Order: sequence, then C-alpha cells, then structure tokens
Amino acid sequence: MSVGDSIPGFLDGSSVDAAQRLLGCYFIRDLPQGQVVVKIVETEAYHQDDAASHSYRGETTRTKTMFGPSGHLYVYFTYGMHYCCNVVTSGAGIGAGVLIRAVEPIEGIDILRRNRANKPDVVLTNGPAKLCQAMLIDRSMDGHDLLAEPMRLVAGPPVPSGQIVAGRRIGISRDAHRDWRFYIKDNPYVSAG
DNA sequence: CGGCAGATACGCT
DNA sequence: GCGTATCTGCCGT
Repeated sequence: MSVGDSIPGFLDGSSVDAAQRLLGCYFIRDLPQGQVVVKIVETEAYHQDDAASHSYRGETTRTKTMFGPSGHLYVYFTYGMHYCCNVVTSGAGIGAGVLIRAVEPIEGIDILRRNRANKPDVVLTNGPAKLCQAMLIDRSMDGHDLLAEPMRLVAGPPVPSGQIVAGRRIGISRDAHRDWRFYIKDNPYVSAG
C-alpha cells in the first residue's frame, strides 16, 4: 500500500477540526514482532474549555503531554486497567487532543490478533482501550513524537465529508451533549459505543 | 443480542 | 472516599 510520509499539517487548529481530518489517516507501529499499519476510523475531540477533558482543570503531571506540542501521543490510564491514546492538537500551551476510539487493521493483523488473545478480527481494535492493547501502547509511550519511530502518524486520503458521521461522545457525563465524536460511515471497525 | 455487574488503580475532592 | 474518555463475561430474552 502507499501512504503519505509526512505528519498531517492540520493538527495545530481546533481539536474538533483535527478529529474529523484524522479520520482516514494511518498509524505505522513498529513492534518486535513486525510492523503494524492501521487506519483511523473513529475519533473524539477534547479541548481546554471542555468539562469532559482531562485538560479542563489545567496542567498536571498526568496531563502534561496534552499541553505540549501537536502531533505527540497522550496516553492515559483509566478504570484501573486500561490505556487510551490521543493525538495532541492545537499547539503548545493549549490542552487539547483527539481520542482515537477505533482503527481498522491494514497490515500486521496477525500481530494484533496475538496481542488480543486471538479474538475475532472485528473486535481487535474497535475501542480506545482495545486498540492500545492490540498495538502495545501504554504510559511508556506518553509524550512520544508521532514523527518518529516506533510509531508514526501519516496522512491518508481525505475522507469525504459525506462519509463522516458526528454524534455524542461516549462514556462521559459533563458536556455530554456536544457532537464531538466522529466516525467513518458504515466502517465495520467503529466501536459499538 | 441487550443489559448489567465486576474488575482494579489512580487522580482529585 | 469517589468517579473514571472501558472491557469482559454472564445472564435473560
């Protein structure tokens, strides 16, 4: 397959814009077992003036990465056992990012299967904690620059706006009415939600 | 297949 | 203490 080789240039704008434009982009993850390529199919936007965002109450040790430069990975730990990852947006000094909720396996699906106890393909990466488990993303990856190995973000062909569905974000209680969740219409790897 | 409880640890009140 | 940007297994329809 052929993908672009530069990080998407729209990350410095609002996370709501970035969340839509990240759909169709790729993560290329190098693991000891080999290379994994996935396509982003579901996202959610979070920003500083957003009561649902980890950055809402200001910078802390945990959320420091969200206030750093765009294009880095913010990884958090939640529910006592799960990791989830965001692409940092909106530039240094602003606490914003895009939660990656689901991805579609493109290459290295056998590696993803192994990391997910050989579960059926459709549930390998259709959730924010599932995809982190499948791609071996944990707190040690927090702050990682997505221009660099072992995990890069590259632009994909833009998803037509008619193919993007917006809806409420999942699993939050504050500012829940905002339609800041985006996914590719009819894609089988979108989370059940 | 939909609903629900349990797991489990960390950050914030 | 309490709530959490979740997932899984187990139950009943």
